[in-house]
Amino acid sequence: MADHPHPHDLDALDRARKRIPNASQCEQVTSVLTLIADPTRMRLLFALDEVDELCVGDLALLLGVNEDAASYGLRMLRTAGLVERRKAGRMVYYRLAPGFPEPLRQHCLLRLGELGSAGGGSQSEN
Amino acid sequence: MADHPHPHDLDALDRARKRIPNASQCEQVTSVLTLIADPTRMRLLFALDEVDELCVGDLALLLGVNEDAASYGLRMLRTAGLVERRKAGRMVYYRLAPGFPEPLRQHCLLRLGELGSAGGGSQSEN
DNA sequence: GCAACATCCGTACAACTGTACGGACGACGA
DNA sequence: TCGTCGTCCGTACAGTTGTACGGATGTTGC
Repeated sequence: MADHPHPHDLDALDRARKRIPNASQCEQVTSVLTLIADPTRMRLLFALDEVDELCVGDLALLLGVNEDAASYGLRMLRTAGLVERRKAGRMVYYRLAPGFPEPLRQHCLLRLGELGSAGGGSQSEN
Repeated sequence: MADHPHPHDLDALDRARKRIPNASQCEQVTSVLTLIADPTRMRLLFALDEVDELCVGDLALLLGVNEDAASYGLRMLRTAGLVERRKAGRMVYYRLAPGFPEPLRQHCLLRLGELGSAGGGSQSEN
């Protein structure tokens, strides 16, 4: 494949060049999206969005995954600052971090709403 | 690791169980997020958000990637219905699809805005 | 102290994803 | 019609990511 010999629409190119973010800036944004773009982690977040605090074992039971998967998902989310944890004895309770990105939550809820109206699986098959 | 012997907070668990989406529903949402959660594809979308139409070669030049990467990214986005293409002779012009999820766009712009004010790399290093 | 428990961590493995390369197609110009 | 161009596609490879397992930590109750 050739290596872009010369621009075809120099005007548009220059307009875009001044506005688009560079790769490193984008990586900071995509790193958050990557974390949410996983069914297990997304469902963890939805669960914590409904009831504000749950322990790891209960989250695993709720999602139908083993505790390894739940713990791993929560650790990822915690590292990124999307959830917080509170230790109480041998239990660890997780909750959404206060600064959770709202537009992202909006998007997910909206999409799920669209799915509900246009077929695609019942609500209770966990 | 043990296999969640019994729930610890049955109340909270039942409340969440009625609300959280199942895995297949989440996969439909995460499939879109997965696509956007890649620096190249995200920058393609940002570029098309600025100037409403660009060809593959110019997009590659703009992003500083080869045309394979640009073409591959655009194909993924097109398959998911996030961008559209218009063929004009041997050129192919891409643009954002009309139904592009707005909250997602909002989130990305917002995050980049936050980065801009809190250090993290200049705007013009493409 | 000892055993059971809830959670976390390190490592190894399997699955997925992006990239590079070669070749294909249709379009343009000589 | 021939060569070049812009883009697309199939395959193979390398890097990344989630999962499973064993073991570690700290807690509770006997």
